[in-house]
Amino acid sequence: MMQERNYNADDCIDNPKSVLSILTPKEKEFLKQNYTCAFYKKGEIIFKEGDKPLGLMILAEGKVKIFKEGVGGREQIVRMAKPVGFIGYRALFAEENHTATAVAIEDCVSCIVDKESVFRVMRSNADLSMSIIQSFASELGFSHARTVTLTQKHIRGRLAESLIFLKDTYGYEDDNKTIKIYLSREDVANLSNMTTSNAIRTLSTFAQEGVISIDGRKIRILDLPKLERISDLG
Amino acid sequence: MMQERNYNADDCIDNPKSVLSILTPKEKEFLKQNYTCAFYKKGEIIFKEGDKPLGLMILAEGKVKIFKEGVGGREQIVRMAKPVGFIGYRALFAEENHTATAVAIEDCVSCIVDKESVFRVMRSNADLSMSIIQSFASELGFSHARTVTLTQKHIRGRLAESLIFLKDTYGYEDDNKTIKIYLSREDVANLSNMTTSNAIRTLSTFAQEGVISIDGRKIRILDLPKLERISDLG
DNA sequence: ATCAAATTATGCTGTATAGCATGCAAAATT
DNA sequence: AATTTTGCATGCTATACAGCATAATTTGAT
Repeated sequence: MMQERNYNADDCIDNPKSVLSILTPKEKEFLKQNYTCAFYKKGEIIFKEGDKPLGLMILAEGKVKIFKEGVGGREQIVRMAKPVGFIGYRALFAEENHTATAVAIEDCVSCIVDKESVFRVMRSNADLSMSIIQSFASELGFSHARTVTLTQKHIRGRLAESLIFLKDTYGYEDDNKTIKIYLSREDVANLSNMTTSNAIRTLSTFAQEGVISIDGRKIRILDLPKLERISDLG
Repeated sequence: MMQERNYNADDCIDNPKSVLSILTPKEKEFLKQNYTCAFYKKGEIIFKEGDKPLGLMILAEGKVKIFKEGVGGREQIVRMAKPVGFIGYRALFAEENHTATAVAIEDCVSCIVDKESVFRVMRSNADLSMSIIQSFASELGFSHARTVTLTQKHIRGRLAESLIFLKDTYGYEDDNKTIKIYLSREDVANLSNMTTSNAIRTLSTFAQEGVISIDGRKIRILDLPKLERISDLG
């Protein structure tokens, strides 16, 4: 566990970007009485395949990858979380143990609201349930789309799509070009269903073609339309 | 549209297997006042990618495949529906147009409850919302698992898994061996992320090995443990 | 009953990509 | 500062699978 870094934990409930922002002040107050905070260093495991979900985790700070282990321990990243989003909620609401593992990509702060409190507020506020249903429905659509592209697109298309996905999820740095997340080549590969070698190779090719530029883990998108064309082409 | 075949449409709301069975008699009555029925012949399109969802469709009779079109029009089946289950509900609850196409595998009966009525009952009955959330959460877990196996397993493993999936979804005929759904080799291929040729070839191999027997579209599982081993092996 | 179209079956060829090996650079640990 | 570890880069080889062609069989339409 890392040191507290002046994080105001109540923010993850009040934050207007959160699904919880639709709650009444009273309901928010109730949740604030029933959460704890946890800190995770870069690389730390937040939860593991097989673990029992303890409550609703809200990622307050940092970035998290959620992946499944496949054939021969090969990782497939199924989701990338950002603040202020839920993590581990799928297993919680399915009343299952976790079927994926969450690892901090950066130092993270996470708030955990215990299960009973969440369920109580959901029963009192239909809007929250409706929002959660909508989130799940969108996420499921995304997952279906991902299944198709990961199975059908060629390496270039898959990588291009992943880069666009990362850009859409985390946005750009101030230069409006650098994707605001720094992944190892291995993680890029595990996101895109390819070997690390091929991720490295294909990133280099993209750089040679002037579509992106690479500086270590810093990836800058130089020609987004072309990247989109590569993704669409498949 | 096909002829009515003496189907008692109210059954799809009263059916104890349905998520709707948890509703109060009053709520059920309300839904029964607000649905219409539709009949589809084998091969007919129920809804198409891009269509706007009109309401909550309950598949009352028949079997339905839901698929997405990928690179070069190649189909990927993302779901197989059976009675009494919802169809097209993902798009409805995501407030999106359909992102997949549904086609009747057999002659089908479907009840459509209009959107407003569904949403009203959901707001009045938190248990229904909770059930729907749980369904979505399970389905999302299934989709993630599927993504991994479709990308990572080899052809034999993917086909074995698909056959087990079909058996788990539709069950056996009275002989306790024949999978209770009759798909074309093309559909089997589109479910398992492979070409039709390879589906045919691999089914033949399984038959030669005595794991299954094939008689046209009738597939009988002769050695389930072995089939599971092939699936787990990858 | 006849013909056309779709489905099933099988074989051959090409290629995308995995899998490995090797070298180098950067970072972390001592 | 020295050494170990980790990550990046690139080339070579093997192979799983797609893609196509052809033929046989079944299904559906007229």
